[in-house]
Amino acid sequence: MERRERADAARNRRAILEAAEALLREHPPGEVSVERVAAAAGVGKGTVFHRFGSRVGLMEELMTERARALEQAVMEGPPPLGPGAPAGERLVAFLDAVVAMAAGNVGLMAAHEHARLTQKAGGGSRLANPIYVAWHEHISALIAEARPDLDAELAGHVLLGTLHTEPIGGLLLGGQSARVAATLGDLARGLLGEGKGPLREGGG
Amino acid sequence: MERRERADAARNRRAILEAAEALLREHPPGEVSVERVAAAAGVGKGTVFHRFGSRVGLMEELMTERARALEQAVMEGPPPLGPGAPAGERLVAFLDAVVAMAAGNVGLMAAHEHARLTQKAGGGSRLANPIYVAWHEHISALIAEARPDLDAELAGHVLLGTLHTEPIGGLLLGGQSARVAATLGDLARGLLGEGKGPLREGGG
DNA sequence: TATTAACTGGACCAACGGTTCACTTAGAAG
DNA sequence: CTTCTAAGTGAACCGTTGGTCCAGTTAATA
Repeated sequence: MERRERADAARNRRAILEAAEALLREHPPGEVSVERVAAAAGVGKGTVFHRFGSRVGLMEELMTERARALEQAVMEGPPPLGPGAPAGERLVAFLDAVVAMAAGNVGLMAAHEHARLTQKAGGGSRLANPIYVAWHEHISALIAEARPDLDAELAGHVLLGTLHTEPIGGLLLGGQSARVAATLGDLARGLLGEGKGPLREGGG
Repeated sequence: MERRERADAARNRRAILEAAEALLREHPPGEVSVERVAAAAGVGKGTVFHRFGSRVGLMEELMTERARALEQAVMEGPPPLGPGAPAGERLVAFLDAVVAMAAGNVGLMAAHEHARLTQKAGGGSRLANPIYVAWHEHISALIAEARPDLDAELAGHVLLGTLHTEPIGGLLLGGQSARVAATLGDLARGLLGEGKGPLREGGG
């Protein structure tokens, strides 16, 4: 019989995840150490590392949880986010959605970045984060479909990487996510060469 | 009589700066501790902190040194980088120049980011880095001049912030800086609405 | 109830950024 | 050249961190 996760282990995992989420909502990433998360969850530090491997692993688990809904909507949901709409429209819709998600998880994203940079083994690239890779592939494919002559891979990194950037993160935290989405949309539309270039009045 | 910097202090400062530069060229930022820099420079750790205040201060001094030449060219040099050319052309020229500079200092930029995120006081925003601010103001002003209807401040953050992004940094390290400059140019031209949108064949 | 492997958590470790302070030294003054 | 002193120096030290270890605990099966 295949071994399932033990009940106490599952309970502790949820407690850790929720404690980390709560702490990240109220403190800057640098002040949320693994030990504090463990204490807030009522478990020992060793337990956290046993379940998640490392600080990065913990953050990635948290991000994966959040990302799952969007991924579903993109892959099987209704247009324009899901399949069926023209590539340009899907791209803009996806950027809107991903900005909204990022706005709700600025602290988490910053903490993930923080964790990546402070971990002992220096090999952890962002390209090792499956969520980033999946979303980048999605964006790149849409750009390539709309404009095969462009460097879609690179443009995808620019559009998506922006959200991991600190000045933008600050704006998202400050409730300016509409501005971010609008500008990203302008950039995307301009890149794809739709109409006469991005015009706020015409774009809606 | 005003006290100048003592000769031994000046010598040590140069030694520290050069040691840091050399280490950063050959090791990932996470492996270049202040202590290692001090050892490589042949001084004690305390000296480094005395001269530069913190890890961030050291990195910023290094960046300022590199940035000075470009700043000069932008403010007083010949067009299209310097004053005189249309805003759109100046923007593209500046992006080219800043990509070239970033390509030669990927390690340093990563180290600066690393330092910011790991420092004790959590308040260090990138907006406290005078170089970033100066360049962002330059970019924003050019965008605003060419297209007053756009969110120039935000677009400036997107274009400039991209260079601090890890996937792009990897590309720059791998000698792909021409690709980065080309795509950034496409994005900028598309945003400003020049011609019918970015076309690799037409753009040169 | 007995077995066992997964789970647990606190002591432990090395490394880091940063601070301290007794000592050294450059260099102006006499 | 000697004196004076403030700037400069660096090694020992500190608190905290991410991560490891391992002896003891416990859920789940037979």
